[in-house]
Amino acid sequence: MNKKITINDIATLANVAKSTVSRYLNGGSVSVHTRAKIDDIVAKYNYTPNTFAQSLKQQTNHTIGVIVPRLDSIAQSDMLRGLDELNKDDTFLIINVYQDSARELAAIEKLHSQNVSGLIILTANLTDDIRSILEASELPTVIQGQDEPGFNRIIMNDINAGNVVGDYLKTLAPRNVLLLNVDDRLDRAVGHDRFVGIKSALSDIPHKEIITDFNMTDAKEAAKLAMANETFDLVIGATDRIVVGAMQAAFSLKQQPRYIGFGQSFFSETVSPNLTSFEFSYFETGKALYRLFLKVRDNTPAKAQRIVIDGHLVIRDSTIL
Amino acid sequence: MNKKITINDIATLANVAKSTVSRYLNGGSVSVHTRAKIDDIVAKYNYTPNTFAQSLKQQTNHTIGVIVPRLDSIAQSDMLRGLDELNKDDTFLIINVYQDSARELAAIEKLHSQNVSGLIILTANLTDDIRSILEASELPTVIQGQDEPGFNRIIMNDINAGNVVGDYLKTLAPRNVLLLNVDDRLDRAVGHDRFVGIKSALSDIPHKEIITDFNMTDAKEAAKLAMANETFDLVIGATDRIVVGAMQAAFSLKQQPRYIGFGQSFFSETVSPNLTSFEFSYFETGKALYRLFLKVRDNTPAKAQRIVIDGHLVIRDSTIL
DNA sequence: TTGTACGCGTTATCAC
DNA sequence: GTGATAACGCGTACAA
Repeated sequence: MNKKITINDIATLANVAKSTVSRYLNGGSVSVHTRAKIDDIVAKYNYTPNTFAQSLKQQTNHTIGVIVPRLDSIAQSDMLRGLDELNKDDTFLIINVYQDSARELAAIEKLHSQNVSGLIILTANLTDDIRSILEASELPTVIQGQDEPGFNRIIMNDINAGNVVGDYLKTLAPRNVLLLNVDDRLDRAVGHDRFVGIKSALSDIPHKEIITDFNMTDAKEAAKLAMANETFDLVIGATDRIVVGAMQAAFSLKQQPRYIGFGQSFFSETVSPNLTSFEFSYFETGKALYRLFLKVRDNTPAKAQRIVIDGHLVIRDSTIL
Repeated sequence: MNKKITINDIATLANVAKSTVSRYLNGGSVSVHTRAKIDDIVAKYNYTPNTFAQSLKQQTNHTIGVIVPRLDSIAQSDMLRGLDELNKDDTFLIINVYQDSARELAAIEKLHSQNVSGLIILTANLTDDIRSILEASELPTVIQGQDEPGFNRIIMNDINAGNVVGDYLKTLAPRNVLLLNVDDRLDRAVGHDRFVGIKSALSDIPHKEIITDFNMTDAKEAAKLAMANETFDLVIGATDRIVVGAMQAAFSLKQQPRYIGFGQSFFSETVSPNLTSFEFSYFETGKALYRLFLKVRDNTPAKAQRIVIDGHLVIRDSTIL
């Protein structure tokens, strides 16, 4: 490694002009003779270009800012894995904003000032501030998770998910169903879309809906409260995390309802019984995100792109025991 | 945002030389009058410096490369959170190497060529290649998890962890114990250190040790095999993940042993029963890593630093029901 | 206090 | 095919 060698040093060592070296490096025409000389030197001194200088000259670097609401989630890390999978030339600058919109705003500004060449925002939950700063910037931007008109976006087909789960739950012939949902103003895709089909399937089945949040502990408390007064034989949670909270509650109350969850296929197989869950491939979603980003960056399509990802129901022990 | 404004533009607008603007920006002495003028312009055009040019000039950026073996783990994301917590001026370039040492090597080289100003390697499992490239480079480097002489490192006190668990398990008076361990050549801290105290506590208690790996599915199969032939009333796994695999195995065999796990406090509360586990604060470890990194970068201590992190046993349902 | 001139490493333009 | 030379945006001696 030693000290970094520059294009100038190479030029001196090879007795040529630095512009010749530059051409050599960028695939321009160079005589066989000088090519050989430079070949040697580059190999010997292990030359790597100075990326700052390149970026300064080219007015762009190949860095994409990735904003993620949390890192301790399989959904998120699977999407990141999907991004990685297809990536060749870009560097991802991953920033965890801890589900805090103030931090998210700050992160976007910081990424701006670092001249990233684009933005990918996972599980976006845009505030007005963020929306306007994104609209003001000309950075190629792709968001995931929320159906924001005017933005290039990839969303999950939560409507369909709810329909599929709705159809399935009817075959279970439950007598009393507990729905653990989240506030749809916080997350419309989850809180609203995901439950349309379910509620319609429950039209003549007794059920109760409780609004909680994405936190497992809160979900556990909410479920415990509901279950203490009433017995349910089927629990449907807006996310697997919420369902796991409910399982804890049921466990402590010595109840054994059936369960259906959504999304993070991770929990599904770590809990006992394994969880029936409607799953999305976040890995594929990550790949799709990167593809869409490239399209947006390289072709700058006139109108905002919108891609919908489908999922499927995986039936496990929690509904068949 | 519009187009980026430069120090030159400001100079022209304010009718001063760009060096004056530069001084203004870097806290040099500027007359009240010009200061006011520049103030206005900066505010109006929302100037932010071009980081490439700065880095090119200063020959260093404030970017720290962080190499993480996997992202879908609470331990890792907690450490990242710890790093974030103390950070003010630095940017972390997080690279997931998917527990693949070839990828890890490539990542280190890439970070090098991007002129990062330092390296933090989480849960390091250094191969010879990696060790030598790190030693050859002069980058300030801090590693975590493995007690590599010659490297600045933060390690977990696994010896103590094993002793504490050893003492505790004696109070449980088990009749037959299953140890699910990993190959100590793969991870000495876990496979060896963590089990010293346990094995000594088991000297006159019947027990069986099985070597599996960090993967939950493999652990499940290994446990199932062992449990099919023999009944255990206590299972100790090298990690929580492994223990969860064993819980699945036991569940399918309708057995209910007690369980003790290590480390990732995440699982502990998502499984039923909640898991007794020896826990380390990875969040604090992350903070300590950053502190150590700063020390190494700014003071370049002559000898490699070594910091040991302690943990504690958290007793939950899995050993008291 | 302010301005001039140059260098950081790279790429691009244009003569030769 | 090659080599000066000028830029990219910033910081900083040095001179005024």
